[in-house]
Amino acid sequence: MSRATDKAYDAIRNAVLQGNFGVGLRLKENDLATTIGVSRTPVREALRRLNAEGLIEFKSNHRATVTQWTGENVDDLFQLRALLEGFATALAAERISDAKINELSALADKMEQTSAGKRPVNFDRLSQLNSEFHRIVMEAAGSKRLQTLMAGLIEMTIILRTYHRYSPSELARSFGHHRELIAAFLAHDSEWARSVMTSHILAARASYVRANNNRNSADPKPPQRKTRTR
Amino acid sequence: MSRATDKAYDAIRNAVLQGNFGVGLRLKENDLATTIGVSRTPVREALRRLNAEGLIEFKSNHRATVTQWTGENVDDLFQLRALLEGFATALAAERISDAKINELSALADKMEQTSAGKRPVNFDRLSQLNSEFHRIVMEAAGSKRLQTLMAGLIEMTIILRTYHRYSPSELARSFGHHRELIAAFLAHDSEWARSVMTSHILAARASYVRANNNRNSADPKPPQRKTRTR
DNA sequence: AATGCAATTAATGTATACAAAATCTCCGAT
DNA sequence: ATCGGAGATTTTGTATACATTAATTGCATT
Repeated sequence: MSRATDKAYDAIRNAVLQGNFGVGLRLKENDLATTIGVSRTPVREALRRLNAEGLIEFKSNHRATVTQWTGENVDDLFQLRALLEGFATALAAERISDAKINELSALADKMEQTSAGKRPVNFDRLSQLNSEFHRIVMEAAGSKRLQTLMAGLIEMTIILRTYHRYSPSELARSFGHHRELIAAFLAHDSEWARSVMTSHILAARASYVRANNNRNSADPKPPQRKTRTR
Repeated sequence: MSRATDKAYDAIRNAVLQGNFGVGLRLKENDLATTIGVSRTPVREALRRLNAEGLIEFKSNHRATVTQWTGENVDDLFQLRALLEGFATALAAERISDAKINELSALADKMEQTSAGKRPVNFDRLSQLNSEFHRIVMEAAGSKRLQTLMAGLIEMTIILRTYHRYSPSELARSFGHHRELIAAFLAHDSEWARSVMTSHILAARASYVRANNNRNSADPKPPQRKTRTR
């Protein structure tokens, strides 16, 4: 796409993913424009794009804010991601090339090396490599539409920093999933691949719930799966 | 949202859904702007929004065109829709209110009355009622994110005019699905509901495939209208 | 002090002017 | 006649000015 719009998009997106804006904080077009060094027009386009991806929301007063991931929504969204990414992975298993499988394998190597015996573990790097892993899988599915649908859902887990909360055993399990997925790809077994990916995401969801409960242990609010009363 | 942008969005979206632009045709911002009666700015925003929903695509040369639904893609997308809408329907079964179930029931009545013994069947009206039915179900799922993800996929089937190709027996089956879905909602049985919805979409896919094969064998070129908005 | 309301300020929405890029045209070389 | 390419033209990208709407301030009233 165009230069200024991309610049604005990248800048805002990175800032959001790194948590540089407090949730609920108002993102003013003028401030963003001057900070990034472009005019308001490309900033506006970038905000709309990010809104479409779900990273940014517009309140009724037309103000843009970083999306707030509330407990109940997060649960729905993890399920949704498991479903969609499972489907995409099944497609990928049929279509992926050997070269791409090798790339995945190399990424799995790097991730294991990154965490092997290191203390503290470099979670930022791990999270980055993990994103790359998932990106390649999505790409292999060969559906542009599916990719755009997934984009926002994957980014959600980055914002929530789920990877940063993995215990050593959870990390090991995650690495195991990567290896098993590569095996399923090598066999071009779509149901196997789908199943592994679904496990991978649902395990991440469980980790998120656990880590979140611990953090909120002082808070008397239990995780609720609620139905609505309207 | 804002007045001019909404006006542009509605105008372009309706024109696309009614097939007033030939597929692959270039949508020029200036023409659209003068036709609709606003400036280019809101037209641009509308185009980006429609692009995010999948109705419009930008080619590498930055030109906007109506999305072309090619055979293989359509197949993926029907599967995707079956998956997503099935999931949404399962959520809806847990959360839907009695009032909404009554609305669905009323819609099912209207659809059956619309087609009962009439010749020719008013497919436009049917398709519209059917869209409303699905919209209510999606709303009942209570996930705004899920709704926006689905929007484009549902609109795809409108563009493809799948409903217009239903045979009498296929129509009857479709009505049966609606009734069964309402029963599943009354029982708040999410798996039943999901299953019915999945059947409903996959049946639509099969109809599309069948109708498409027939059409291609008889008439190699689909009828294309070229009109303009307003 | 708290409240309501008008005036002010600030933010977003829209139009328009200009810049950059893509497309088209037309002419000359082969 | 075909091809290539230098301008001309059209179209999109960006900046900016102006319009509209939301938020804030500060004063008057109670």
